[in-house]
Amino acid sequence: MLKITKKFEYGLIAIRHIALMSDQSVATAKEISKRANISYELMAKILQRLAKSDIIVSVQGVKGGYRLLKDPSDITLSEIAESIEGPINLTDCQENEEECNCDIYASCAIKRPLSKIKNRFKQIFDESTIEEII
Amino acid sequence: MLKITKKFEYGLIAIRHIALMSDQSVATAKEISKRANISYELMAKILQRLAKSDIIVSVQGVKGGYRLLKDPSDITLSEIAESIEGPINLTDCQENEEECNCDIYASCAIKRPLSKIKNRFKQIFDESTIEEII
DNA sequence: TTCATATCGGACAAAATTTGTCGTATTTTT
DNA sequence: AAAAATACGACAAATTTTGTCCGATATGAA
Repeated sequence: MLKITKKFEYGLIAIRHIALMSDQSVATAKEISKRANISYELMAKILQRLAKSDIIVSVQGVKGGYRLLKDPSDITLSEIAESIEGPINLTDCQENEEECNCDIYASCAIKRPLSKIKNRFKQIFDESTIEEII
Repeated sequence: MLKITKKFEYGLIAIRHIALMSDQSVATAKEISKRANISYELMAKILQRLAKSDIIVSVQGVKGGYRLLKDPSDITLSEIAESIEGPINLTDCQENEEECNCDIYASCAIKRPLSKIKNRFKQIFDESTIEEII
């Protein structure tokens, strides 16, 4: 209930690690995973997602790795979460109307107010940046 | 990620159902579960939890059932959530320090800011009442 | 040009959590 | 005594999350 996932948490740890490096250097997935004591494969996958969302930039090949694309104060928890987990929703049917189980009585009556709450949650995530966790 | 559980959703539906009844009558678990198209056993268990937390009152025996203990505007989403799911936390170690996995680098560095966010989330739940979903 | 070290990405396996079921006991009205 | 209701723990099924494996691609250096 309202838990963040470990992948998201690992994502935060990774971005924090990258943010704390000296400006022009890159951090490798191997290095980050070792430091954080998280399996290389898992960390690598998370970094790939973050790179795809233009939160970090990847440099391939030997001497490659990742570095930030923008200032920590411009990276919100929202974009990190959506990069790693997809859209934030309190229920399945909030974005995904097809899966809406409206044969359940009052389900929709309840989801409208929940949608407002989701927006407020999201706003909090929008307003929180990586800078705050460094 | 940040999803509410179905049990919580069912709880809201149940309380809404009870709240919409005429004042002195009780609603049975059977009746609510049938109306909501949710299994009787599951709905019964949820109602028992809510009763234990003094959100609703149970009346045993034939002609028994459940009714609200307080005004809908006094029943917050927080108390419903905590009744059904236990304490609200974004991570396992936020309340439960024993399970804190601080061998993971930066885990704590990240959890402190997350704790603030949790408090803001909780505040939103504290401020939202059942009245808003009727 | 070959090798070592990176990222990339999908498919799959394992673990954890959530959801749902079952059985039995207790309470109370008729 | 019977019927209809709540009470509650143990367990099973389903879903989601977490983690692994495999092969592919890219790039710098020997």
